[in-house]
Amino acid sequence: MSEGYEAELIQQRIEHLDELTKLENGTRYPNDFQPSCRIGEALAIANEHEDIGSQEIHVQVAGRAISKNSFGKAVFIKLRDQTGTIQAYFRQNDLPELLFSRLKLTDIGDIVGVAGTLFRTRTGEITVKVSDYRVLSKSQRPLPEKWHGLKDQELRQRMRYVDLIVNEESRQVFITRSKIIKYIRDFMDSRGFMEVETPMMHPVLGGANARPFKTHHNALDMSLYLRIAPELYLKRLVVGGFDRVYEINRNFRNEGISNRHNPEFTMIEFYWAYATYLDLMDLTEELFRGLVKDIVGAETVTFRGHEIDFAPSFRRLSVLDGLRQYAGYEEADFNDPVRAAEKARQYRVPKEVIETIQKTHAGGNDRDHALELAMHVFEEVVEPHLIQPTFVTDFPAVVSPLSRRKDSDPSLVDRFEFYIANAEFGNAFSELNDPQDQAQRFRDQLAAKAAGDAEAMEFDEDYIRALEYGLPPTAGEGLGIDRIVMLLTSRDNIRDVILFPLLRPEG
RNA sequence: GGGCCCAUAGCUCAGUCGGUAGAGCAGCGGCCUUUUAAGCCGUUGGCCGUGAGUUCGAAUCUCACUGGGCUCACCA
Repeated sequence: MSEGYEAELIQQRIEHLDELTKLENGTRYPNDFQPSCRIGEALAIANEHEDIGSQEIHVQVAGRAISKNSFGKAVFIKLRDQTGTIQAYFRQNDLPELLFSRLKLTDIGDIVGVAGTLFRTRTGEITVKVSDYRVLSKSQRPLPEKWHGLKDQELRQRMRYVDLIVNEESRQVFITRSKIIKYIRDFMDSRGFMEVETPMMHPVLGGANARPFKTHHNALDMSLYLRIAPELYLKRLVVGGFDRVYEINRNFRNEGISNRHNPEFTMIEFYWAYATYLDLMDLTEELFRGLVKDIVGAETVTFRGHEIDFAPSFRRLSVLDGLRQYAGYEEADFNDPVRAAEKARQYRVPKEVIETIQKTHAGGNDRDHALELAMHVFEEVVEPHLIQPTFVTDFPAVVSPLSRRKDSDPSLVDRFEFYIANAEFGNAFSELNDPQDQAQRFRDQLAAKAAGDAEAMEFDEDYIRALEYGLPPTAGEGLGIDRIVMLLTSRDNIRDVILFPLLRPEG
């Protein structure tokens, strides 16, 4: 692996470890050091006292030595743990020789423990004046440069542990990610939702339109899919009486990788009985407004070059109105497959897509046919206009196999997708709870699959059986957590907000 | 998967017209007892991503491969 100069640097550090081991009577990598507090607490204690220097406040802290500044007879090192960074000051005249020997054998990157009293340096920095010191864990590999850090995108992702050590911004992103998820959990919990976990391995494909990963269970000799969505299981739970549930977990989709897509990604899905998609719009608005305020402390966020403003009521735009407004659709374009196909061609929907749809709907319902074509135009023409938070509502039923039909127009459904800066952040609808209609929609999915739609769902018999026991009127929503983290940390690449994004294997 | 771009020391980067490579940081040896990217002096460190080709001669030009970035497509 490592040859040449890097190997030499590693060898040096290993030699330091060997010498340290001798000083410690043969103990390598000791584990008996007990900090009295974490670094953040030590800093807080110091901040509570005006004149800490005269107080003789003793602390014992451990962390990674991230810098070393030697003057010969005075040495400063900076230690960092999860909660903060603190400086330690060694004064040779005040210390036994053993301690200073340990210090000389300390390399930047080592995990060390210090004991001493708190004081402030001339420039006011909180510092531990060291009275005892040990190296706890040797860093055998040299760290990247202190000033520029690790910039190489590939190395940052492959060796996230190094990225987190040397790049503070990266550390902050993941601290923020954790806060966001906690905020969302608290938000759901406070509204009476219960967190649940449903299977990640599914025998039947469903809950979304996507290509799956396939796997196999040996003992049962059974084919399984990594789930593309938890939806059908969560609704089974609503049938079972858990009428407000949510799950925050991974989904897996066997599709392309881009700056907005990782094959495994985190979603929250939640189901709320006796509510409709209109209630979900209000809830979503409340959630995002609160999140933005809590996480960035403002009402606006800069994302993908746009100033996104969460203060005003979020825009609501129906699919059909969007097409009327941005693509000049007239009523006939929503009903006549020939005119709809003409529109699709005009707005550069790929030929193969149009043909697959035509094949699926041959001899079928004209309006469904036209509306499915129209959806592709929507993506092409309307989506680029969706910068500020927008609910796109009232999707065609034909592209919404799990959504409840609109009472006013059964060819459409009570559904919305939530857009910010041209990207989809969420998908929600009033749930279809009529088992006969659901069975028909599954059959339509099978027909689409037969016609060449690789992302169509399978027929889930058990789910139909669950619906036959009675699903209360329910509304459900899924939100992409990774994208929310991107939004609130102003990152353009999803890989910057996923600790270990999928990469090709090394070498 | 398509298009464009990138790969030089442990890290961050230079490298002109094709003439076998340089800086800063880190490391090592000195000086320095409150530094803040400490400073000063000295110094180690390279199969220039891999493999072919063109050429008297390749980090540099060409092709292929590998990995990555951006972008388009598919999607959330």
